[in-house]
Amino acid sequence: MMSMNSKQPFTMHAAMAEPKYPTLHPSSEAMRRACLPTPPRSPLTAMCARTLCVLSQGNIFAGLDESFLARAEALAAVDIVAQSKVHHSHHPFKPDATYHTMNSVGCTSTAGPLSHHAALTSHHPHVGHHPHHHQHHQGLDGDLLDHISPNLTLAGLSGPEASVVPTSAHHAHMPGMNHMHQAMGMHHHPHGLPLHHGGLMPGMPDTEADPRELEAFAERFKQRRIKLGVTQADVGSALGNLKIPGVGSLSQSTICRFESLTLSHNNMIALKPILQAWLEEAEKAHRSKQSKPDLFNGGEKKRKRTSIAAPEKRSLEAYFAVQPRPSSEKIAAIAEKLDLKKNVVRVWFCNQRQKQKRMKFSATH
DNA sequence: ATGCATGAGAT
DNA sequence: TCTCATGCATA
Repeated sequence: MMSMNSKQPFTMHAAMAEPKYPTLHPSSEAMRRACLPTPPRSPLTAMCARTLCVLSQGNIFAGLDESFLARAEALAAVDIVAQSKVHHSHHPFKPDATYHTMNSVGCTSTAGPLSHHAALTSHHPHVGHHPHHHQHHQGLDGDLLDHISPNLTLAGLSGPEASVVPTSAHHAHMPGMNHMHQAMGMHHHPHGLPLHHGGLMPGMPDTEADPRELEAFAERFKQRRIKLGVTQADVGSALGNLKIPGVGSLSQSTICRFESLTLSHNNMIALKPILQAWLEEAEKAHRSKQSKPDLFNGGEKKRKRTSIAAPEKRSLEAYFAVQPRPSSEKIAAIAEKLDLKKNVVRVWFCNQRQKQKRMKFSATH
C-alpha cells in the first residue's frame, strides 16, 4: 500500500515542450524581474550603513534601509568568518530537515501537467537580473557575524523564536515515473489540444506569449471561474479529469498563482492552454447543468512547515540583497549564525531567486 | 495568498 | 548544486 491518494493523472510527457522562448519578445526578461521584495541598494550605501549598524539597533523600525543594510553587511561578513573557522572542524550540522517520516512511499511527486520538462527543455539565457553582486564586504571583520545573532538582528526583541518548527511529514505522491527526458528541441504535444505552441514562427507574433495577453487571460479566467462557482482547488483537480495526455491535476496553489500571475512566464504560457481547455469544458458542462466533476481527497499525514522568524528572515533578505547566490560555505555560515538548518537557508535562497523571476506586474506594461 | 519544500533535469 | 515547476501547510 502506499499513498492512497494522489490521483496520478498522467504518466508522463510534458504535454508541451514549447519553445521555451519562442520568438518571444525581447522584453520577456523585463517582465520577469518584477516583484522584488527587497530592492537592491547600492553597495556603497550598504557600506555606510555599516557604520550605522549600532545605531540602527536602536530604531529598528525607523531607518529601515540602514538597519537593513547593516544586517546585510554583517551577514556578508559571514563568509569571512566561515573561512577562518573552517580550521577547527565544525559542529554537527543540524539534521537536515527531512521530515518525511512518511510512511513509506518514495514520494515521487511531480505529477505536474507539464512538468518542468516542458519549460525547461531549453533554458533561455536567464536574463541577467541582478546585475551586480558586489562583495564589498570583504574587509569587514568577522566579528560582525557574532552580533548578527538571530535575536540580535532585530533588537533581540523577539526571543529565540523558534526559528524552525518541527516538521514531520511527507507528502504522498505516488511513485509515478514521470520523467521523460527533456524533449530536446522536439516539442511535441500529444495531440492537438489547445496546446499550441507558444509560437515559433517568425511571422507569427504569438499572442499567447504576449504578457499582456496572459494577463488578460488570467483575469478573464478567474472571472469566469468564479462565475461558474468553482474554486481554484476544484479547477486544479478537475484538470485531471480532462483527458489531456500529459496533463494531470494541479494544486490550488498553482491555479492561484496562475490567476495572480505569480508564475514564471514560461509556466504561464504552458498552463494557459490547459486552463483554457478546462474553462471551455466547464462552461459547456455548466450550460448543460451537469455541474462539476468531483473533488475529494483522502487525507494523509501532514508535514509541518518550517517557519523562519522575522529577525532571521530580515537577515536573510539583507544578505540576499548583497549576494543572492551565496556559496555552500556561506550558506552554512549563515545558517549557523541564524541558527537555522543549512538546508533551510539554501532553500530559502533558491526560493528568493525564483521569486525574482516570477512575472507579475512587470515592466512590460 | 504565500512560505518553505521536493524532485527532475540541466550545469 | 542550481533552476523550475509544483505542492503542502498555513496565515
